Amino acid sequence: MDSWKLLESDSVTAAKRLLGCELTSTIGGQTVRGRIVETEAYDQTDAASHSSHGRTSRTEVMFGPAGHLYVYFTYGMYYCCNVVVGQEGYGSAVLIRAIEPLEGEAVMSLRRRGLTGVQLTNGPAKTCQALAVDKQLNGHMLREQPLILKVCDPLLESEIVQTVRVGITKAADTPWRFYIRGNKYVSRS
DNA sequence: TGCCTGATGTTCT
DNA sequence: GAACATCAGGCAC
Repeated sequence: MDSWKLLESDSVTAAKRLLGCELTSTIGGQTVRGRIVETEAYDQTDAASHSSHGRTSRTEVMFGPAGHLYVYFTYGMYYCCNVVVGQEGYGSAVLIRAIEPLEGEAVMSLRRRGLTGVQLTNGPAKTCQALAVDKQLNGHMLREQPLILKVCDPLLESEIVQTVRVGITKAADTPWRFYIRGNKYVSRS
């Protein structure tokens, strides 16, 4: 039994549980590490989710086993990354909206056109840029190099804030966004 | 400080 | 052909 089992729970539970976990990227030979501080839950019953219209070649990964990475391209210029959660065959995932840099800030800054501070990772596309995640990593298993998810101890319920999601038009009232209270890397509080 | 808009391409209808 | 889980820069206030 290992802590990854938690990813097989529903997306809301997993979204809360992923807060505080660490992501380590060694993409491009540079080590970059960050702590997840903001997430959003999506599943196939949810109109805002890519999986709500069923399995397609794009969303295939979301229906696969938990613990893989679902990367999608958006607005013509950006990637966003999700952790696939839930049971195999059920389309659910958790969007990583923001991380707090722990290691390799200089590398992140280079990848982010020289920006620094909270600008490095306070948004889903920014986080992907900082970690050098792109379409190549779609379907990647997060226990393996070059991108590894380390599951940490759960946060206290009192440290987690739950709100409505950001930047979507469908099912915008569903309160499935979670972030760590008071963390400055949260994209919007 | 805060709204508005342009850049840009993949996916689905 | 339109929608889109975005970002950053510019301009008005």
